[in-house]
Amino acid sequence: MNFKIEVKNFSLRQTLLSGQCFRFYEVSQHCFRVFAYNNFAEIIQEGDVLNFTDSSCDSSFWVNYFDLNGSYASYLFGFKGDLILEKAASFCGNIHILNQHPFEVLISFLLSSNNNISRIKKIISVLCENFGSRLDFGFAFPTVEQLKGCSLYDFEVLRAGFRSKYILDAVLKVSSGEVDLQAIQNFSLSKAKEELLKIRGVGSKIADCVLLFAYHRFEVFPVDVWIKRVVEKYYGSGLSRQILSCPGFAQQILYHSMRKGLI
DNA sequence: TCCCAGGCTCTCT
DNA sequence: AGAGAGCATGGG
Repeated sequence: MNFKIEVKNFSLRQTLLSGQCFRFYEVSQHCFRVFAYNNFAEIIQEGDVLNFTDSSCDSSFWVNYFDLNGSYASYLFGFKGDLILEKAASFCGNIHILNQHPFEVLISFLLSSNNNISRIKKIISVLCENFGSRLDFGFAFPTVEQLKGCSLYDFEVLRAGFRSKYILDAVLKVSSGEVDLQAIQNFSLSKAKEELLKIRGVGSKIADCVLLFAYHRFEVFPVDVWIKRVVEKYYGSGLSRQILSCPGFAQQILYHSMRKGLI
């Protein structure tokens, strides 16, 4: 399926490279092959137009996935007055917060623990190739049913180290219903976080990432080593009111800017 | 080679 | 409750 979508305040490149998703391949500066759970598309951004080719689904999926109807202009407006945030926004303010599948985000960020992004991507691609369904242009992210019944031995192919046992526990608790990923959608923030923390290997930071990148909870502010550096360097006396106006989005542009050495 | 990575769990105060 | 070691593995 081929189609175009008009966008504003959106950069495909910055969004994909900002560390919230791991299953994309850079064909060129403005062309990416993107997998999102069980969907695929090759996407080229030309100015304010996204050109989709070979999409496995219609445009509404991608409008939601890339949050193309989000209120990013107003989020950015709320950042005015915080010079660090303004600098980050001038560099990568066209990042959007994705709406990813909760199970994919949960497993992906379990694998992110004390790990680097290129290696996270590698492990996830092996996970999909070994346990996911074959698609026309690659592999889907494995469903919880497809991973149910796997043993630690089965996961050795991932080379995920100590994280394999966390994946196993997540699969067990999600498949049994002990952790209800569907229900979390309607939970209060604290209850949702409490639910995710039931899984071994999920701490405060990973729970926040799942809440932000799968459930669109912009109130959370995931703190990893990079954000820790940002806070130590610029916000020792506390987060600014501008950050607190939209913590999740602020965190993402601060994270990306810090990693790129721009702030 | 050596340090580090989108952290967390466990243990010891 | 707060600090610190240990964790599997490989990227740079």
